[in-house]
Amino acid sequence: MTVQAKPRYQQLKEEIIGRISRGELRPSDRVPSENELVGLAGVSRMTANRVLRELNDEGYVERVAGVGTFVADFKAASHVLEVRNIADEIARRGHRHSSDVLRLAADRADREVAAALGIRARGRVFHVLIVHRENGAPIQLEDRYILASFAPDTLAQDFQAITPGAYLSGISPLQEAEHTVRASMPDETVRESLQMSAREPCLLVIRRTFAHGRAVSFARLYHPGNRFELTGHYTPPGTRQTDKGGRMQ
Amino acid sequence: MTVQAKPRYQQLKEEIIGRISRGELRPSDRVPSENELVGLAGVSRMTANRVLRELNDEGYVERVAGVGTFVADFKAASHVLEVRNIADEIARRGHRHSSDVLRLAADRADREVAAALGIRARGRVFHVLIVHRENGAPIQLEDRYILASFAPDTLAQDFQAITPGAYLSGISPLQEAEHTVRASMPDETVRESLQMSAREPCLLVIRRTFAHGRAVSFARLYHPGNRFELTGHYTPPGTRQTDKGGRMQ
DNA sequence: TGCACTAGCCTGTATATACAACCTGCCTTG
DNA sequence: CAAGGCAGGTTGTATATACAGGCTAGTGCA
Repeated sequence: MTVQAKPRYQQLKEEIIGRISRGELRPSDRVPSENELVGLAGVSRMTANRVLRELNDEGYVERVAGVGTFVADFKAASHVLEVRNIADEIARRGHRHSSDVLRLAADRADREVAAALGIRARGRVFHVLIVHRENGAPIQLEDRYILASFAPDTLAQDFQAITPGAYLSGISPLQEAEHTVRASMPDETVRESLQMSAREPCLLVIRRTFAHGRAVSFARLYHPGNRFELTGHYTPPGTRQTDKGGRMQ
Repeated sequence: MTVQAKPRYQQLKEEIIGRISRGELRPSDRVPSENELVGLAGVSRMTANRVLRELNDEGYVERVAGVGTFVADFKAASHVLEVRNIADEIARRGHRHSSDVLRLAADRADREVAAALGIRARGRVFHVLIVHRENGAPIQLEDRYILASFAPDTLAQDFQAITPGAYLSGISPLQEAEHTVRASMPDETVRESLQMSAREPCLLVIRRTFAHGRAVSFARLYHPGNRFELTGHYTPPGTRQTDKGGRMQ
């Protein structure tokens, strides 16, 4: 119940966001300037600055030096889907994750892998092939190539204890990633590994991860269409996911 | 070439992010406090505060009042996929978007739609069925239900000129959304609408959009598996997408 | 009429200062 | 020995002030 007064700058932000949300302020409309907020709300200019600066950082408004602050146009908001680490995803559902490492070996990049990793064909890579299970049922076939020079200790890892993705981000945090999602019919190998019935399609996620601007890993993640789905939530710009006040459980 | 000095707070942020990226500072390590930065970097405490506060907002560090500032652990970074408005996506590729409105009518919600929209069965909705084409080839079948009370003018819209999604976000900006992506085999109707061959799977995106905390629209978006893919980029926390310095084109 | 300049507002950054609230660890006291 | 309290460091917020730089409109001059 803590009726603790919210900080002034937060109140002002919410008031302005509220006006935008209710349509009272529409895209490209002018928002009060810092000095106007000083007069209107009785705060100092630094506080008004923080209000408008954060609204700008969070994408609600756009600021032009010398001109003013204006409501941003929410350009057909691209909504967002999160692609989680498979083990975490399963744990989050309260289920049990297990996996079989089908292959873990040094290898040479074929043309496709070399192109994806930005190296010459027949460059040194490690190849990992893992079936991930949720409560025993196969749910993902991970077919991954790792740049050998980036993670030379790959062959010594226990990929039942730590997923390749987690291992890689342990080597270098702040990785970037690129994803492609497709629906496709599995070939025979994939179908058997995932114990899929005939005529059942795959959800295929292709992922490249980058560290320090270089591609370091390329993975094809096959999922059985009837046992797997990606889900995601999109909330407007700077919605801070704090613990207090979870939305819409 | 503008050798314009970057602002001091920005330099300090980048220096700290660099240390994290290079692994010199690891998760849960202590970051210099505001007062320490005052001494080390020769800035005022307000500037040091801005540095650490923004690093916190962007997820690089966590701050605990009375204790200190610590490098955040990047919990198996959930990577991100953007689900764009189909017309924008096509335009972005420099292609031509066209569409056929197969149905636009008032309707009653069936059980599934009512549950998705949080209304009683047989509640008033509008039903829109549209085939979207890219350079003439069908690429998405949009099967959408809209809460009648939220958008009473739906039947008067020209959905060849403006997509339903854009129309809805025009009524109320700052919408939230929930997505599910699956691979599935299309039924006969879908297959014919999208001119798909037999045995070709669909990428199915199910989307609910919310305004002011209420579900206002429910859509099933069917895409032919061999002509469509979702792509996405993930960059670490607060990477501001400014125009200058596009990354890795 | 047309051009140059300037006044005035705006954002962006930076400093110095102040007070509240929080947490830890040490020290005092019972 | 244990419990309580206090000191000092840390974050969080807020103010007053200052100067640089961008943009616009209007003034005044040629």
